[in-house]
Amino acid sequence: MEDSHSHSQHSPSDNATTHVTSAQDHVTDAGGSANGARYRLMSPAKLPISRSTCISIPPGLSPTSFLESPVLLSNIKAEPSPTTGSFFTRQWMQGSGENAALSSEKFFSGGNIIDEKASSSFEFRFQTGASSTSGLSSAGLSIPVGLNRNGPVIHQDQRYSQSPAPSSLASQSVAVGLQDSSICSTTDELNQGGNSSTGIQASSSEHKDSIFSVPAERTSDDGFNWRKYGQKLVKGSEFPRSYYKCTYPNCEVKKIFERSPSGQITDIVYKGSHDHPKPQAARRHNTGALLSIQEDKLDKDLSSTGQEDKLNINNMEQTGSPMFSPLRANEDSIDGSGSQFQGINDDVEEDDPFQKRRYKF
DNA sequence: AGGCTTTGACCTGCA
DNA sequence: ATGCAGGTCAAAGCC
Repeated sequence: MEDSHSHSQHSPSDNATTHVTSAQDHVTDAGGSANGARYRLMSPAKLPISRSTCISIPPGLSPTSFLESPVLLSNIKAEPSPTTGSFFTRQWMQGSGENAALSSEKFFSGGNIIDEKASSSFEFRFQTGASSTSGLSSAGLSIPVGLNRNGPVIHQDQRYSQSPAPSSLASQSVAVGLQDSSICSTTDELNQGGNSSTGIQASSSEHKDSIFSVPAERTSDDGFNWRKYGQKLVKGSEFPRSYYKCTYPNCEVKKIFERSPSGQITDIVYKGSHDHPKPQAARRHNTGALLSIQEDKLDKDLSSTGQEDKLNINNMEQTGSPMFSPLRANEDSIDGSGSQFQGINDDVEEDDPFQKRRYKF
């Protein structure tokens, strides 16, 4: 009802409807069809048409740069963050899906614990041939962009930019997570040895079918307040898809994610961008502290950049690290700073939306 | 009392 | 033109 029917341009061409391809596709997909019509789309001009599904590292860019990105390193080691991927534990990377699930579960239940372990085994892999080859793997970079399937994928659908605000990149599509072959980030792992990475790769292929429950992000942990307005079991996905709207007055940002029975998020899609400040903990306690920071970063980044795609690609290129880096940076800067993450863990437990919602799941 | 989740039904777009 | 799938709405219930 709301603003529905303000169809704007969702040119099919823009969106790939394939879920398979990558996070982006995913994003597109989600926003694309039926839904798309209903959302306020950003002006065509803003649409980033050229976003590539997977992240490819530009020739000029060296994987090393990624390594340097604060996000990866610090994240991995320090605090586990879904966004950064530090959450992924070796278990899930190396082990079978089950293990992964377990680890993720642990995350949810006790975020703190994980971190160390996770970090140790944490590994990112690049899917693109170039990247993987280039040594991302070796470098241990983790680029969240274009990841998909196995891990939680976070997308931001720019197309839905409900916020006219220039700064709001409505159409940013950010994919975080691991995709089949996409990126795996390694941190320590890299250093440690190729084994893990190897294992990961192998597993990655396997992962395709097995859904990792990587706690990509808690629903409301991004710092914004979300209200669930629907849930549906989508055909392609094994898990039900949950639809959330930002509760901020005029904010129409939507978040769609799929969560495995265990409570882990397997796929996340953001539609639109918040052109309002985060409610911050004030509203909801610590609730969103964790993710919020990260996402916040994204938003800011996006907005500041003013470029949609930038998130995905440019970010990476420029910063040398995908959106994560900025996030990371922000995190630190954000009031909590590094500690925040830790706090996050705690918060997560308490406010963790997952937990809250656990009742049904 | 307010806000959020749940859930079935409805609507829209696409093949 | 029809059916399917995805997304959204809205009432009811819960916290």
